[in-house]
Amino acid sequence: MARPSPRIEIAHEALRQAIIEQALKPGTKLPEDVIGEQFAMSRTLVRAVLAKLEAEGLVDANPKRTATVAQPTLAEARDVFEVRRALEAEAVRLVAKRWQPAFADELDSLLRQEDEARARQDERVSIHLAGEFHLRLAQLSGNALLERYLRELITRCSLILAVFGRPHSSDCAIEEHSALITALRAGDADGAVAIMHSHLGAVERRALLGGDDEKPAALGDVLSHYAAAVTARQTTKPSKTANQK
Amino acid sequence: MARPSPRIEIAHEALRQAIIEQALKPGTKLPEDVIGEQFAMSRTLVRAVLAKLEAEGLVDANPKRTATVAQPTLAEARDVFEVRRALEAEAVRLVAKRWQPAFADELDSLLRQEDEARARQDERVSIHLAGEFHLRLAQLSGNALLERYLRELITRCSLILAVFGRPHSSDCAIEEHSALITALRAGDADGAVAIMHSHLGAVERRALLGGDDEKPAALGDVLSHYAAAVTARQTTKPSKTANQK
DNA sequence: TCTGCAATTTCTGTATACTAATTTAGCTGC
DNA sequence: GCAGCTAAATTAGTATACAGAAATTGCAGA
Repeated sequence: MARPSPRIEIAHEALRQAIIEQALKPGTKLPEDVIGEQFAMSRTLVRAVLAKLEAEGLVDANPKRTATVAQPTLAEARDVFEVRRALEAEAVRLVAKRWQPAFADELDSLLRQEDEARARQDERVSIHLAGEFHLRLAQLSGNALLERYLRELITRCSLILAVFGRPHSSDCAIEEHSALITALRAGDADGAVAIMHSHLGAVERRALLGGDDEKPAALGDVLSHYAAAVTARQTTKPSKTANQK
Repeated sequence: MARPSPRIEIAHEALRQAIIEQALKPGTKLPEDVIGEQFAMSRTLVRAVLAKLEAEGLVDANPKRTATVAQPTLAEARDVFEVRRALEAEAVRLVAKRWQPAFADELDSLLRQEDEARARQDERVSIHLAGEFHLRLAQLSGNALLERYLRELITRCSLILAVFGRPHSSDCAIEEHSALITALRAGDADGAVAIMHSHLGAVERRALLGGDDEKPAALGDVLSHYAAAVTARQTTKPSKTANQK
């Protein structure tokens, strides 16, 4: 595993959290020196952090311009969900294969927390725990690489939800997680895989709001539409949304 | 996509090639300044290159010690193959779904090249083309993320072969690739997936079977070869081949 | 000859300086 | 007022300097 320097890791984690919690909105500029100032580190280290975030698909970074919080396109979102479905099905398959009763307790515990958070309308915690459930499942697969990939995919899904999802959609239904545990506990591997498949299908549908047809849900597209009515000169780079300076 | 600087990309590609072609053996130390000298760049850039290679699992990098060409453990090798199997099955599924006759020509062409290289004992090209076939398949899936992941996995498999495989075994059997094309052409999606599954099972068995032998190589010599394209454009200064043990 | 410690040489970690490109702000003339 | 140009301010690209940790070497004592 990579542990180049704790400081890099700290900043990386902090920024990742800020992005997936939507404290930093997609499109927000991330100048190196501003970040460096915040975390009391030089641009050299900030650069490493941004490189990691870019590799994870959480920031867009073009050659000579300021990095920004990523704005996934609809096509990218589809790709992410497609790969996630395949890998998470595999994860369930592996978990079923090496199933132990203790696993059920683990997952049940997460489920209960999730339920409570949902009950008290704590959206931030709720969203976080929904991801946590899937991540824990990946860990239980016993395949470290699979876990790494799924962590990345689950994180990106959070970002996708921020761009395409409607404001108050919770991405995971508790009953679906519950059904999965039941199937696993019963030793029904194929059933569990099927449940995960349909569950992720449902998550994707909830997240993307539309079918597989092209849908102009991107913030930039919407804004450019409105901007076009006012001034018909900005055709290429319309997204000039909130950023802090 | 990331294109921070062509120079970084060039060095990255060169090192990756050197590693998967086993010109740099697993465990070989990769000091930043030696590499920087070879590619005529400062350690700052070398660092970025090494970070990328580490993220791909091609080099091991611990906090305060010199990076080395990765030496995958057996457990890691298993994980890589497991994930690769899952993703490559998905890729085949997708390719089958959007199948077009032109795809067959593409793949056939690669297969033919592969066959020729095999016939004339050109091992370097042969190994490269075997990977290329799988990579092309991933591209035809139309899912860019899946392609990225598979590129990484296929590359790592080459490295795994270097560590665990017998010295010069070719990892893919041509007939298996051929059978896959036949199934796809016939529109037999499930059959194609099954073939891919068993094919990768065979690849894994071949890869994880067998012993290893030792062969020393001077880092400077190897790199000067791979960096030739780069240094040619630089000032014609006598590149001193650093002593490596 | 072997072992352990100290001196020394290699390296990496990180900040900073300097350059070049990109964006922004001001102009100027239509 | 608006298009287009130029100057000024931001901001990324890259090299380099320097501090400090690891590896290596050399030497003394057993």
